[in-house]
Amino acid sequence: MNQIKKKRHPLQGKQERYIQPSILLGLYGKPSYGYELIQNIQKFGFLKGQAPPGMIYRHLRQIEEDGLVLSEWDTEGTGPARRVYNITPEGEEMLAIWVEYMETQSKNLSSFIKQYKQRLKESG
Amino acid sequence: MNQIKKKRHPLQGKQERYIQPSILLGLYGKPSYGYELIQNIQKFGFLKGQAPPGMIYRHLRQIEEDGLVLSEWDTEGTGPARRVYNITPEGEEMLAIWVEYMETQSKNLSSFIKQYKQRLKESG
DNA sequence: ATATATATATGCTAATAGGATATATGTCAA
DNA sequence: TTGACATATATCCTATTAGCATATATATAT
Repeated sequence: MNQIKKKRHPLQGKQERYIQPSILLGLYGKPSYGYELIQNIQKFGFLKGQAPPGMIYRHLRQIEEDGLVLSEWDTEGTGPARRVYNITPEGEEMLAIWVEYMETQSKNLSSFIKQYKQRLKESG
Repeated sequence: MNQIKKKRHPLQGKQERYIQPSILLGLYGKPSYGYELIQNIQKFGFLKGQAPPGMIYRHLRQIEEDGLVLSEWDTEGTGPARRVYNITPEGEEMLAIWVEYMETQSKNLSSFIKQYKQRLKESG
C-alpha cells in the first residue's frame, strides 16, 4: 500500500514535458497530424515512451483555438481521414518565445548542477 | 476580457520550477527554514521573482512527510520561532536523482534548441 | 501605540495531467 | 467475408498541482 507514496514521488509526478513546443517544432517547416506527431515528438526526449494520444489531441485543439496552428481535413490518401495541421506566424512566434525560455532553463539547470557538484565535493 | 486567453498562455502558465530540488539543494550542507529558503531559492533562477510562501511551506511539510527532511522548532534567537529543516540521507538521494533528471533535461533542451536553430536557418 | 519585518500556515479555485475509453476507417490474411 | 489489426481522432472523469489570498503570531523600530 505505498501507491500513495509513489503518486507523490516527484520524479514520477508532473515534469516539464514541453509538449506544446514539441508540437510546434514538429510542425515547423512541415505540416503534420496528430497520429504522426505522437510518433515524432518522443524523439525530443521529454517524454518517456509514447506521447499520450489524448493529451496530444487536446493540445492540438487548444493551440488551434489560440491561433498557433490551423487545421484542415485530409481525406485523400490511405486510411482514416487526417486532421492536418500547419503552423501559423503566431505559432512561429510562440515557438521562438518557447526556445528563449528553454535556453534560460538550460542555463539555470547547468548552473544548478554545477552548484550541486561543488557542494558534493566539499562535503565528500 | 482577455484574461481567459492569458491564463491559457503557456509561458504564463505552469512551468517547471524545480521547487523541490531547489529546497533540497538549499538545505544541502546547511540547515535552513522556510522564510530564509524563500529568499535563497530564487537565486537558482527557476522562479521569476520571489517564491510564493504558501507553496514553499506546503512543499516543506510534504517533503518532511516523505522523509526527505526533518524539522524542529528553533525558539532561540530573535524574532518569531523558526521551523528549522535538515536534509536526511533519503533527501540527499532524492536530490541526486533530481540532478540526474536535470542533466537529462538540460541535454534534451540543448538538442531541441539546436534542432530549432537548424530549421530556422534552412527556412530563413 | 502602531506600523513593519519576520515567520509559518491554511483555504479555495482554476488549470493540467493521467488514464481509460469511445468511435470510425482502411488493410490484410485466413 | 469476416475478424484482427493499424491508423486516426476525440472525450470523459479523477487526481494532482499551482495561484492567490488570507490568517496568525512575534519581535523591532519609530
